[in-house]
Amino acid sequence: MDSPRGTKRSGQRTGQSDITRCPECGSRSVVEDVGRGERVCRGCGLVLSDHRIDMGAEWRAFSAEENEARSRVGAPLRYTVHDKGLSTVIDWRDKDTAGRKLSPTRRSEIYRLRKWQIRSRVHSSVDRNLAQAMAELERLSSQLGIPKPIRELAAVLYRKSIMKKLVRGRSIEAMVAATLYAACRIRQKPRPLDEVADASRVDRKKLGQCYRLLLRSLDIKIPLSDPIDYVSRFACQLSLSSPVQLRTVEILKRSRDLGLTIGRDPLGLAAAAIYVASIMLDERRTQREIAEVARVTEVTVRNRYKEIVRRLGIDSLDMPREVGGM
DNA sequence: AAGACGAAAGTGGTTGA
DNA sequence: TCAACAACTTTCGTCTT
Repeated sequence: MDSPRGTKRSGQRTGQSDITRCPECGSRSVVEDVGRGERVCRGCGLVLSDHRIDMGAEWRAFSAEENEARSRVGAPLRYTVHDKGLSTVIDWRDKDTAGRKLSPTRRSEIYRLRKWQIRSRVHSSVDRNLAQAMAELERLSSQLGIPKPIRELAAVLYRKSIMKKLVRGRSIEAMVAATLYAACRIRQKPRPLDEVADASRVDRKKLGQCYRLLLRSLDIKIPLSDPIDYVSRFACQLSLSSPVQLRTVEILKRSRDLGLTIGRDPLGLAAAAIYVASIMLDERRTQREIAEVARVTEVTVRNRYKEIVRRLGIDSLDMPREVGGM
């Protein structure tokens, strides 16, 4: 406060740190004086701000290893670990940090501590639930090949639903599957409900119920699932080339513009569009094959693709004849 | 024989009274 | 809670390649 430096200190102790031009003399020579914790204009000597906090470490390191060794922080917070990876663990060895044996009194003390620590950590009902749920989440998402960020999101959702007491009376597995399904949809990487249901030991119906509950109670806004989001996965499973994918997306966009997509199962739409594109680009797959990966029936593929062909006016080439009637 | 087609009946979910 | 409804599924016989 009583600092003598920067005689021209004036009212502008601006909080914004992104000023590079000096408001006094207009020169661009504002510099950061880390040693003093000040920002000073080299041109006129005005102190723009002082008593700045140095956010860096207080130690110095001269090599990468040293940097590693001195760092006191660990891995980032992980929501998929039930205690976020933060809880302290009391070692099971009866030695102190120097490796000496503990005195008998100390030993029994540690024993007691350990016991209570374990009880409080894993055995409170919420934590026990979480521990189990996170294990299930890990199992399920690795089986489905769900990437980390989405798992973390699912874990966050699960925590929220525990807070809201949604899990009570429902199976942990069902709730976990529902959060995972929701997380995938939020991140625009939807998986078919059936696929998630198959991978977990929850039937489709239960899963759907939990999912809807989740939406209502946590009031999450989930973008309507877009058939386009499925295209790359399906195309990949059918080993179709990228031109086919592009054409499929194009078809879906045009269908959407024509209002063909409202109220229709996105899976069926994606399947039908892929079918059409695969024929157009001469990489034909059977309705059966496509229906299988999209988890709809051939009939649905057929109905959708008929509509698409009719409405988009794709009656060209080797498309089977189509009748004008309705 | 496999794939495509379409009719008819059945199913699960949504909506509105 | 129930009926009506739209979309989808199942099933099956026929046609096409």
